[in-house]
Amino acid sequence: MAQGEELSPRKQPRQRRSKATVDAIVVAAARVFSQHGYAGGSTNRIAETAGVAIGSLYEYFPNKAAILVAVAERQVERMMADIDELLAAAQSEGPSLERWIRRFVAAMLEVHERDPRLHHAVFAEAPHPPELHACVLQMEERLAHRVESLLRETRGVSLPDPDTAAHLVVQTTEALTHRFAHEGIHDLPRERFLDEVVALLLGYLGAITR
Amino acid sequence: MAQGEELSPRKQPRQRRSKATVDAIVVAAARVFSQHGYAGGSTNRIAETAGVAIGSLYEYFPNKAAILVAVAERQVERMMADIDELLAAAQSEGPSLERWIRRFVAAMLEVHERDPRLHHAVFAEAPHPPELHACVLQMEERLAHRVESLLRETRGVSLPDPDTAAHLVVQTTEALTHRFAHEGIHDLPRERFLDEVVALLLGYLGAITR
Amino acid sequence: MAQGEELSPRKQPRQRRSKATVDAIVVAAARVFSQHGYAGGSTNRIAETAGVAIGSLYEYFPNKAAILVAVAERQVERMMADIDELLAAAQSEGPSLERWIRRFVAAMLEVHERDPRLHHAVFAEAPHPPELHACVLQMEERLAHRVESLLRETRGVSLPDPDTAAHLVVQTTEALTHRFAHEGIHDLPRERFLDEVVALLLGYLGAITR
Amino acid sequence: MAQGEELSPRKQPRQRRSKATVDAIVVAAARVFSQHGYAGGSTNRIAETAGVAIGSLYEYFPNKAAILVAVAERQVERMMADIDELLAAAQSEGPSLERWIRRFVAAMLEVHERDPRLHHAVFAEAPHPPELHACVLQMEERLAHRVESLLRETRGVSLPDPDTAAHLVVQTTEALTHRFAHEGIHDLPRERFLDEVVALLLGYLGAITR
DNA sequence: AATGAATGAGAGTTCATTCAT
DNA sequence: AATGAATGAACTCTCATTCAT
Repeated sequence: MAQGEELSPRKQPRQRRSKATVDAIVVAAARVFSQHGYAGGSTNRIAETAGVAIGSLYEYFPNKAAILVAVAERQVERMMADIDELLAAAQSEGPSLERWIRRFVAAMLEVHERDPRLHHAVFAEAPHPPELHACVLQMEERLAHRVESLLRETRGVSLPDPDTAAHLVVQTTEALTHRFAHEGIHDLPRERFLDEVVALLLGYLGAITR
Repeated sequence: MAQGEELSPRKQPRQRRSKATVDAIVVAAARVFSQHGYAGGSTNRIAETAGVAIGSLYEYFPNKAAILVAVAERQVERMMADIDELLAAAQSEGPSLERWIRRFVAAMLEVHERDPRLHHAVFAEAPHPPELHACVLQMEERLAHRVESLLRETRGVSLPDPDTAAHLVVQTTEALTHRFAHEGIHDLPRERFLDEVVALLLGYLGAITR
Repeated sequence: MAQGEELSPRKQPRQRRSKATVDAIVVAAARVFSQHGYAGGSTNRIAETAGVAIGSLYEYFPNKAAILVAVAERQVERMMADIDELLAAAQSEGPSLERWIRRFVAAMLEVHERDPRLHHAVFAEAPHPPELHACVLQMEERLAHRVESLLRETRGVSLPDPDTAAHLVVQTTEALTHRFAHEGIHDLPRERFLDEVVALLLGYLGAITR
Repeated sequence: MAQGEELSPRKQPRQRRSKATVDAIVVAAARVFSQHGYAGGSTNRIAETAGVAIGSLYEYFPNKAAILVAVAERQVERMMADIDELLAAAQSEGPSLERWIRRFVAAMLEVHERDPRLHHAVFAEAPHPPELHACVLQMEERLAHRVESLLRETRGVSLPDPDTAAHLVVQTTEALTHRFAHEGIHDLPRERFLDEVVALLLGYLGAITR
């Protein structure tokens, strides 16, 4: 809970070998946090899983929180890449708000289905130092930007406050897909869930269209 | 993190004094978790805050997780009571879906505004033993029930799957109000936020109405 | 090297049992520091030597430095007690500066001979947090006071600045006896050493007497 | 604390570059020990300060203690050179015991004022392996020699045991000037301090003169 | 001759839990 | 019924040292 800790990585790995070490640590940390949670994932276990001495871990990361940040950043990067890819595919299918929204929700769901436990450990369980908080907010911002620009492009949709609408869309989708991926909603089948969320979002956007 | 732990309180406090002690512990735990988080809230600190010896604490609770469960249950009970009260007030104003939904969202927001840090510590940060998980699900169920019965009563609204709709309404409201209470959404004023969530839910319910 | 650490004992031992524990820890720490130095004396080893669990040690001392301070204080207390006792004996022999000075030097030497290694570990090797520094200065002050009051009482000795003279006497005696106790001076016999230091101090006091 | 460690530099640096590297390391170590103490001055930090890879450091020194010894030797060499220089200047002023003693004390004080923290780290805080101990004793011996030969030359001073007297003079001067340089004695001004120490030593030498 | 990535024993410290009183 | 001293496994992190490159 100390405040002024340094969370940025300790040294840039110059050689190829050390680059691999850092990667191994971050990957291992993701696995360990996913399995044991953040509190239960000890740095020794991370090092062991990475096949690396505990000293090496601390060569590159000043403390456990810094590892968390690195994992979160990697996580965010992967999520954004996946989302962007899925959205790009949607783009080519022509402009339909519904199709697009469905794609978006499906992408978010897929991303969450990849490793909901890790997502929980990193974004819900762990303490959020400013670096991590910024990282989370930034992801939301980036997602909201994509949604907003799409809403602007879509004919027939003209919102009084697209920024706010985009944020609500993102947050709602985030929360619902996370929950669904994590433990489902009753016995609702995946497809029905998607339908429902799409309906919810379309209803919202329709309702607030001038 | 052990599995087969006992989480139910150790002995029924029959005497009045014992009851008071248990209460003091649970209240203290809520305060401590709120201030320091679950991981950072040590049982010794809880006992101290409760003005009770650590040994006495373990007379009534077999372990830390059991305290967490008790706190969560109390939290849920209070939330439900608050919600019910607020909804009862709404009932008397006559049947209007919009008015009712607005009441519901406002109630959820108020509940979250009471102590977002505690809510986070208990429902997001802490590990969720089955008892706690059940407790959380049960609350959602109870909320969904209220929403569902209302939807059924409302004329002009006829849903193909009211159960699912109710759950989505509850989860969405939960997620959005929690987030808003915890750190806001940009600079969106509280009233505007409420309007927006109401629009979202109404849009959804209108859209899926046959 | 952290600055604002708390060094005062964590809790006053109320029960007899815990009083004994604290004592055992301090005694053990003295032994361990004497044998291994401050840096080489680990808290685990201290606990083990004290026949106490490491956790118990940290019940009463917030960190290693606090143990050091406790050891130093005990050390100072014992030194002062010994010195005072020896000086009291001298008092009864009648007033002779030489006899008195010899007593003083002998007392200091004896005190240092008790455990020179511990003295070194505590007062030379270990880092000196303000608490410890104050403790050391205070001892010097107390010694200087005794010397000064004696000098004032002695007829035929009239110093322009008794305070400074007393401090120099104390510091010189301290340094020389410590060194002698620690490793001797060539093959100088103990008696000859005492003669020499007494001559030195008497020479000084005679020289600066108006 | 291991016993049979090798402390002599690992290889004689024949080439000029190597010589420069060794020097850089020793200089850096002095800086680091002065700033952080011996325990707090890590070999990695020394290497970094010296602008040298940690591996290179261990090419020239078998372990940290060997670096300490090298620093101490350099320190001693510089101290002796300074003292000799200052004493040589005194020589030309003609033979006066008081003048000479004053010069000596002033020289010791200056030497200690140069870097009291380094002096403390090397000669008080750090563990003293035999090599270092010898180095320290040798310096004292050399200083005592100078003092002794001077005492022999001075007419009017005829001591029964000049060797012992010289050692006491050196040790006393060492201890008092070190202490004064390190933290002063009350508010005693530098000049008054010098007067006092000179009086002390002259008193001693006068008193024991046959 | 030089590098710096890697090592791992061991340091100080915490805290959920037990049990003698 | 209540106490609080005692426990010790487990934690995060350091740093002197090695060795493949």
